[in-house]
Amino acid sequence: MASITKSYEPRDVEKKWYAAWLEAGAFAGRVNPSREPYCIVIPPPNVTGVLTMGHVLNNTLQDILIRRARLEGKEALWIPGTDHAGIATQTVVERELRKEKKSRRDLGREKFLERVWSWREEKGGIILEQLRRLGASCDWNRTQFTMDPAYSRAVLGVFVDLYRKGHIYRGKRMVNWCPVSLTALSDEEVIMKPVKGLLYQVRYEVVGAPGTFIEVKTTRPETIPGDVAIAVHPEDPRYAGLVGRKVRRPLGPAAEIPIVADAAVDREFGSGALKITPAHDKVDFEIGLRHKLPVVDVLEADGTLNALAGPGLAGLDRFAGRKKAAELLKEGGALVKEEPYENNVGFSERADVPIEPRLTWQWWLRYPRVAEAVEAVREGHIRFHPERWSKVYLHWMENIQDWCISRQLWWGHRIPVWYREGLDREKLTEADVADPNKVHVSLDGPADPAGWVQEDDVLDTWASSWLWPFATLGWPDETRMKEAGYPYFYPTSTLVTGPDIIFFWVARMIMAGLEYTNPDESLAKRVPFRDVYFTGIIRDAQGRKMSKSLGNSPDPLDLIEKYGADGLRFGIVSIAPQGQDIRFQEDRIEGGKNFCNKLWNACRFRQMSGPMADNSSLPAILSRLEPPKFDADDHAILDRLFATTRAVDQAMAGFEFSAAVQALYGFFWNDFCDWYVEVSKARLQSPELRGNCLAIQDLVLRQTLLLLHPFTPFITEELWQLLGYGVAGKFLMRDVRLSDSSVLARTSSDHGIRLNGEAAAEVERLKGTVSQLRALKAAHGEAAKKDSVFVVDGADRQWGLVEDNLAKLKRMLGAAAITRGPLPPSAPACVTAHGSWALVREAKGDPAAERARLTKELETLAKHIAGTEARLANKAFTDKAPPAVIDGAKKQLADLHAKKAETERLLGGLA
RNA sequence: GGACCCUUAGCUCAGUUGGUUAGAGCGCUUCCUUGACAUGGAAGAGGUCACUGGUUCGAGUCCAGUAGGGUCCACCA
Repeated sequence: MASITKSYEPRDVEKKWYAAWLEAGAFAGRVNPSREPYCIVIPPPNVTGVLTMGHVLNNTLQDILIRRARLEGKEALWIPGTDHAGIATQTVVERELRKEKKSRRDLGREKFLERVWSWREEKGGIILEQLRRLGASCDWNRTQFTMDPAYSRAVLGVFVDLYRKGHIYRGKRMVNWCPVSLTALSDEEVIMKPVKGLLYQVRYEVVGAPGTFIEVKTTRPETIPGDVAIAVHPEDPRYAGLVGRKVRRPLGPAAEIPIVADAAVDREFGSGALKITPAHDKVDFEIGLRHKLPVVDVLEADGTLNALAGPGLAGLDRFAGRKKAAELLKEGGALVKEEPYENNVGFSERADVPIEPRLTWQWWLRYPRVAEAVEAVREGHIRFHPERWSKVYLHWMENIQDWCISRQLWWGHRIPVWYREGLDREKLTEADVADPNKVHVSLDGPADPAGWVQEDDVLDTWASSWLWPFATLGWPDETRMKEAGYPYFYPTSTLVTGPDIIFFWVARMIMAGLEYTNPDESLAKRVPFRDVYFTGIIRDAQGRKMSKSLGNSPDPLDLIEKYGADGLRFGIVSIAPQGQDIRFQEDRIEGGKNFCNKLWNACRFRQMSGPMADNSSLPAILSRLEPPKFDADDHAILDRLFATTRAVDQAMAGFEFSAAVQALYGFFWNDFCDWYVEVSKARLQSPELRGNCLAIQDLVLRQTLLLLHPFTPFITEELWQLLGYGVAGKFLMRDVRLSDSSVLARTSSDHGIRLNGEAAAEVERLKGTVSQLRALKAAHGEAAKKDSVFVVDGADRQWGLVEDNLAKLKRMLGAAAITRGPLPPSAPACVTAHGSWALVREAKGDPAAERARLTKELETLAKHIAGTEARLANKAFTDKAPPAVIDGAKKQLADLHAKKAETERLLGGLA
């Protein structure tokens, strides 16, 4: 067997095992009715994406779940893939074109799409490659892309189906228009941001009443040429006499526009009068509808002002137009005043520019299965973790609005609608659309394509990814579904994602999942996943979101180079508490690496401590244990091992990843390395005791590697093989079953192992004594001395325990001798659970310092005694507190008194 | 305007149903290269648990309110 090197070098180990796992097809998930299925679909990253810390966290957690499920004996399947990400990808390729001084229109639709596809061929696999570096155990043979032919058919098929069911319609409505991307956006793609600007107070002269004005306040004077009315509240006495009269529009082509009364107007704001520009504001549009007002659109699609804005403004960009409009108003005497103002403006998520409300024809979806989707979460068929996100979901579902699913882009699923050539699409009526001779909707298009023109728009990206949990399992093609194992793997098990896409993705997948399963089945069988785990958002050390523009996002691949994939995984999980945002700190990743090194060296120590024996299975190791030779430390470490297994079981069941990692860290580092391994060193010298002690180490290491493997897959696989836990040609990751706490306990019991429940407490007391005496040494400048001499004055019982553990104590204390006897006068001493101990020193001690130390100790004791006595003297406490608590307090008081008396005796001896 | 979250050691955070003297990692101080590991070991300093009230024998934990920070929804021009 290869010997273990002095420090862990992740690079080659990671490469070696990932290749071996791939080679063996160890990530494949197959239909296996003898096992419980466990399936995760990856949140498909954008093809344009490169790995971010968010991906690292998200995918590490998925890999942990998948690997743990495998170790638990489930048939685990993790389906990978990428999302075509309509706007994002198209923007990236257009930016590339711009460098060549070309636009997509120069190329034309077909050539442009070729270009995007070739870009995707070249760069689209990068992020998946990066996930492999992280150790992601996806079934790569199932990798899918939302624009794969089969996936696309699923997407378009759903459009046709929902259209036929009446869920999809074509409508001319106010949409969120992005003047840079030149497309409509859904409400979810608009981000409200406070913007500092100006509030302009403008006066409109009442027709037929020279010198009488109505004043309004607006942030957008450039839209005044689009004004078609002034609205006031119907019960506003200030304007009661003016409703029905007209005012002159102070900007743009001359016009007289009416004053109307509408309850939507807020009397409290400004003067209580509102200018109505139906083409450029949602509320105005609705008021316009109610009062049958015309729509005057003064903006082009790209946000420049058009001819209707009038000379002086036409041709200007909307922001330049705003300034110019203010100037023109001022010149005309209509600008009363301007004041600094901050208001919320909707921004395009992708292009980061203010959106324009714009009246356009779009395709809309009335969501299906809304009530069921609410019920699925409310009734717990889908569980959110942390649970509080379900409120956010339910609130959105209860106020759900129709979804604008068409995008004026080229990259995406082109909507499967064909119009009869020559039809004016701006003027199509509902009846026209319903007429198959005029508008054709089908998956394969009209039988005779001549004379038909396909819809230009494509579908919103999310209108493809909402099918992800079942379209990746071959839906809707029966044959492919069978091959992919749809009946076995659907519903999938857990979805791991960020709460920022609850609306975009999670909610929509739930509705799609319910729509495309048999409505006769129970909700539990139709939901797309059973649990949803929401990660926190990774922020930098200052708490800012990580972003490219801030440059505050470390490159995960650099971190892998520096700390190893396992170190990165362990570190990121350890700082990711459930549902809270995460402050990224590189030193935690370093901590992950250090932990790996600790694990590595503990195994190295095991290898150096004695010959390896049969480690090939849990029973094999258990048979090597010799319970009659167990000492308290053996009992205690096994007790802690079982408890840690239990803690990890529980944490994993509750998606408490960082709790699991912390339990493992504490157990392995403190209980095992710092104590058990150290006290073992004395026993390993004894041929009599060595075998049992090594077997216990093997048991602990084996179980630790198993529990740790989901978090740190590479190093655990390597050590597993190095220590001979595995059979040749088999993998820890695939061919081994993790014994959970109950299996571990039962199997141990079958091998005659009965743990002494008192041992753990005894070891804790021993640790306490060791710690006290080390402190005593350190206080007297002997911390590093290895041949200190101690004298113990204690009861027979106490001395008995010291004798039982003499070799250990000498090693742990750095003592050459520990003898029983009266304490030498003036020697530094302290009171422990194992009697009073004195440190024997050549040099004269400082009695004054000793006195001070012991006096301080007495003060602390007195304080605790007083507190405990007060509690016990309180009748209300003794009457009402549970007996166990009262007994505990009494016992504590007795201990404190004994310690106080002994300390006083030591103090007296100093004089 | 509505909803949710956070405030515990210098920093980042645990603290599950209320119960001894509130923990971890990092950082800091002192000592130690001893045969697994200096990516390490030992010892130590450091906290009126944001504030105010309440419930209780007992509150970091439960309730109400206040202050500060954050997130998400919402058509106030």
